[in-house]
Formats: sequence, structure tokens, C-alpha cells
Amino acid sequence: MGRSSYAQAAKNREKILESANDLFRARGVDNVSVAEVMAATGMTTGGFYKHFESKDALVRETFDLSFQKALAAWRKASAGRQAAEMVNHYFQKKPPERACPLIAYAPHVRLEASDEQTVEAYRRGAEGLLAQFLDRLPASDRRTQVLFAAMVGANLLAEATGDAQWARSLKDAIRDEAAMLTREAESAAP
Amino acid sequence: MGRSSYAQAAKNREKILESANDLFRARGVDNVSVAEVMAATGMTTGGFYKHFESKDALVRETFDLSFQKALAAWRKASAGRQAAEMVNHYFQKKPPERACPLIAYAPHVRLEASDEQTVEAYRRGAEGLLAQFLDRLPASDRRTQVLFAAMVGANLLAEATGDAQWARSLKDAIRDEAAMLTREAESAAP
DNA sequence: TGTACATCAGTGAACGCGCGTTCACTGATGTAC
DNA sequence: TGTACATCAGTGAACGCGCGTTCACTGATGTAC
Repeated sequence: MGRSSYAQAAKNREKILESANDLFRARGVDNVSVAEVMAATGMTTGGFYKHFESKDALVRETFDLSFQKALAAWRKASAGRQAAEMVNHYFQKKPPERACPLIAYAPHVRLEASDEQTVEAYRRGAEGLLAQFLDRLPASDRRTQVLFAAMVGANLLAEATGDAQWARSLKDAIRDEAAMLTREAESAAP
Repeated sequence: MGRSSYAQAAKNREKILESANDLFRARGVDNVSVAEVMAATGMTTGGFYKHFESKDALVRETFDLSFQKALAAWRKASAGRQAAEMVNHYFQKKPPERACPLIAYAPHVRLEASDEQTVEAYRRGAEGLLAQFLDRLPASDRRTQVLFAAMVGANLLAEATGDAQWARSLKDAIRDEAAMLTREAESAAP
């Protein structure tokens, strides 16, 4: 096993990013080691540093990839541009590696634990998700913003409690609120 | 420096819990070491295990303490039982060691990273906060629940982004929604 | 109340472990002629 | 097109570090008489 071709190396780099995306979202940035990410690609630890300067450099690129994926998935799943659709997609049971990056990555960027570039990547991705959400919904800004924050909050609590009964009840209330917004929007602009 | 009296030992145990409460809420359970907690009490590492079986045992007791404190603070600050008051108190700028336990402790209990007793302590504390919130507000269950989830979500995003502009805007929308709920409640039952 | 001994809270060094990162090495790929 | 050499992607052991936990030890406190 010697040197890989440039084409193969580029593919391997993508594979590292994809593995990191799955693992970091599923279990959190701080609970996944570089060695684990590399093992998931079928490679060994040392080679990582031929592709990335540090773990945090990988984290930054993974943030961009994850938010981009979430954005695309959300765009596709809510083509009808209705609040109810977007909420339903967001609350759909997903495999761990599709967990919401807003929640999965928050611990790593909270406070001054992480470096500024990484926080900025999170900030940019989160703002993108919010912007798309607001852009697609015709309802009043206030209630749409509240809805967005509520989705994130309820999802966080559900994940932390292993879907406790009261957390599921929160989700239901949010689904109802979204349905209400959708109905109002439809009757306002038919 | 030899053996401490039983009274002193009991005080020291409380001190460990109080220090853990401050440090864990400010920086997260997983970013604070046992040695750091002990240093904050003025003691050395080894003595910790005379009081707690393990770090996770301390974590569990700290959860109970933190949620109890949050509950009491919230009860006092929102004596008027109005949504606007509760939201304002929740969004008030606080020192890091008074950070919301729902958010600060979520990473540690998320998924199967932690043991079941610890998750249960979080679950119980979170449910208590939600129950008090719902109990005090006469507004429709649906919008009150949405409001609660939104507060947590907006606070999480604000903490993660270092109070990004759009996160502050989310908070404002939630404050407006709370004011709206308060007004509706007042006009419904004067 | 005083004395002799047992207890055990607190000390601080040491242990084992997993982590992020480094490094000497290998050999297929890339390049110069 | 073929040959000789340089490059560098990937290997896997090693390094330094911080963590949770253990342990032999100290000496003031607690207890038995």
C-alpha cells in the first residue's frame, strides 16, 4: 500500500467529510475521535493530517456540509411552502446521522470552548436555515419566528429525554400551531 | 491537616455540589473535571470520592440541585403569573453559572452517552420546569407549550452563536408573542 | 474527666486510558528526460 | 515509449496531555473505657 493517485486522494477526502458528517451529527463532535472518523472510511489515523490541518478544521468543513445537506433536504421536503409541511419534515423520525445540526453542533460552539472560525461556520449555517424557513412562509414574521425557535427547542428536549411523553406533547402543540398558521395563510391569500 | 468533623464534612459536601452547579452550568458537564470542581472548593482531587461514588453520581445530584434552583428563581421572578414576565426573566442576561440547565445539561444526556439514572434526573427536572410554566399560565395549552419550546430553542441558538443578530430577533419575536398571550389572557378573564 | 485507640476526611502522587497530533517509513504515482 | 528519480498519500507506532479513579498515607476527630 503506497501513494494514492490524486483522484483517489480527492475521493478519500470526501469520504472523510461524509463519515464525519454522519458521526458528528449522530454522537456529537466531542464524542467522536479522529481515529474513529478515519476507521469509518477504512483508513488509519495518521493519514488524516494529509487532508486536514486539525480536527477543528475538519469540524468547520463538516459544519458547512451538514448545513448544506439540511438546507437541501428541507427545501425538497417542503416544496409546498407550508408551515405544516416544514414542521412535519423536521420532526420526522430520522436515523441519528441525520440529526439536526443546530442541536448536534451547539455544544461544541457554545461559549468560548471553540475557536472563532468554527463558531462562524455554525452561525452562517444556522442563519441559512432560518432564512430559508422565513422566506418560504407567508405568515406573520413574529409567529413564524416563534415557530422556528419552538421546533429547535422541542427537538432538543425530545433528544435529551429520549422522547419523553411531555416532549412529544410539545411537538404536537407545535404541529397544531403550524397547521393553524397554514390555514390562516391559505384563507388570507387563496 | 487531618480528619474533618462530621459537621465540616457535611458542609464540604454541599460546597462540592454548589461548585459543581456553578461550573457545570457555565461550561458544561463534560468540559469540567473533577479536579476543577474540587479546586473550586479549596480541596484536592482525591477527597472527592469520600463524598461521591463517581463523577456521574455528582452529576445526578447537581442536576437535581440546578433544576430546583431554576424552579425557585423562576417562581419568584414571575409572581404575577404572566407569560411576559416569565419570558423576560428567562431571557434576562445572567452570569454563566446561572445558565439554563435545560440547555447546559442537554449535551451530557443526549442519546446513550450517559447512564439511565442521569437521564432520568434530567427528565424529571425538565418536566418540573415545564409543569410550573404551564401551571401558571392561563392561556391556551397549545400556544403556551409552543412558547416554552420557543424560549428554550431561541436561548440555545443565542448561546451557540454568541447572541447573533438573528438570534436576538428570535427572542424579540418570542417576547412579543408572550405579550400577546398576556394581553389576551387579561381581556378574557379581567 | 482523662487516656488510648480506632476511624475516616482530606492529601497528593500514581495509574490506566483515550485523545489529538507527530513522525519515520513504504511504495505506488507522478514527472523529467 | 521507456527509464530513473522525486513525490507524497497512507501506515501504524509513539508522544504528551488531561481525564476519572485509586491508593498509601496523615493526623484531627470520634469513641470506648
